[in-house]
Amino acid sequence: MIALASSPKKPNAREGILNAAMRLIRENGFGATSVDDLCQAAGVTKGAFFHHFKSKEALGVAAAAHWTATIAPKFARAPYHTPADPLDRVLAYLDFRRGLIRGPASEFSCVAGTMVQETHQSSPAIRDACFEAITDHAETLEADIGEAIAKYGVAFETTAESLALYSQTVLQGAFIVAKAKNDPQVAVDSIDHLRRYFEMLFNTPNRKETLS
Amino acid sequence: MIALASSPKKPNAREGILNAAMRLIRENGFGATSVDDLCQAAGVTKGAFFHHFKSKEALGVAAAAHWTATIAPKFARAPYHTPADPLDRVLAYLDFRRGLIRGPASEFSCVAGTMVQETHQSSPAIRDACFEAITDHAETLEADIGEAIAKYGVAFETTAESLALYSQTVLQGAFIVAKAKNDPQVAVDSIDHLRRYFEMLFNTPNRKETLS
DNA sequence: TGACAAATACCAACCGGTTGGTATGTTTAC
DNA sequence: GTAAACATACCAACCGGTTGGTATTTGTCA
Repeated sequence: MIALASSPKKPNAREGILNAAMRLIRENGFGATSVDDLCQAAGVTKGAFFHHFKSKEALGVAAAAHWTATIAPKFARAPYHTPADPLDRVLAYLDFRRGLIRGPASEFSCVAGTMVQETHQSSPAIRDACFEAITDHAETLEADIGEAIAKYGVAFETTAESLALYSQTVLQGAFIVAKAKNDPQVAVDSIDHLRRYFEMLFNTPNRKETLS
Repeated sequence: MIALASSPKKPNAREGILNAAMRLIRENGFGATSVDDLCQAAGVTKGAFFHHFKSKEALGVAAAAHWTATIAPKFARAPYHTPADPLDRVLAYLDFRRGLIRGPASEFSCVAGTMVQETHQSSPAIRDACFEAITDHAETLEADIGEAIAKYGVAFETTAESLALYSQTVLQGAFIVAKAKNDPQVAVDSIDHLRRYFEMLFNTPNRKETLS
């Protein structure tokens, strides 16, 4: 039998550890997630863990990459790409993010943002991996924002790159405040403010605003 | 001799531990800061630590309150309160925050925002203390924002409370992204975006915009 | 004012449990 | 057969927290 190219359904230890890491890091943070915790959650032993990751730090780096690999297809397949107008696509992205804010913060917050706060001093490797995860996702927004700037113009001097990263900044802050208040609604409010910023930023005399 | 009322210059162990906590938590996070680390930085022994704080969690709660007590007077004395116009005071606050963004992230980021991300699940007490620290500071903005709304009106349905908390949301997100990129400039950029949002939000036909 | 007891502040040594990590196997797949 | 994928057993260092004890301050009353 011909081997399936990158067979997707082999529940090996490495995948299991990475999936456990994404969950546990979002729930408890990187430092509070021990190697033993990860092994127990993944149903493997420590020997397996250190066979696949040379250190806990290496697991952190891999977890950031795995986070990107996990969410990127979900956003690529999401329906917010369908509008013909680029500004509509940007606003639809924000509406899509808004719709994801439900339940406990550990289910809608960002692994990279959570992890980088604890490790930005102690581990440059994890820090860089987290920044790449954040910027990789921001870059998926840049084209639409750039087209919107080209089409409508913008009231101030800025760039698509800056606006894309700013949208992630607001989301990261929204996750923190939602955790602090223990209430996802404040994150929704923040996304609404960000949406209004985008609406006002572009010179759209012939468009009618869609949010109060 | 008459005793001085609440003599301010007695370098007791408790103050020393709290000051060390503010520094170390911002540098390394709450979980990565051990009680031994705190004791060494404060020059006291563990016995002294657990005499003043019944647990490490209690220290975390006290650190959040100490953080508020430390920065509140600095903001109260800051010069951004002087403009006669309320919107000018709000924008001056953002300029003031912008000016604080210098050097390593551990010197301009927020103890409460850093701490709450690690502890929001494991310690409701610390989580609530951090949320109070954030909202206490946000409330110092509410009056000015409210006056600006009353004076100029606002293009959308929102409240001074929501806008004040949103400003803190953006700041918290800016700190995270600055840590991830290891570059304070992205935090400055985010504050600029937030400033433009405030400028555009208010109907100020007789004002000339002051940024770009 | 001074004696004195009580409370407070602080210390060195120690405790059981957990940490990330390793050394040495055994099983599985090609 | 052999190399990768796991498991078992173990370690030194460190974790938050406790112990029994000593200095220092403070309140009280003669």
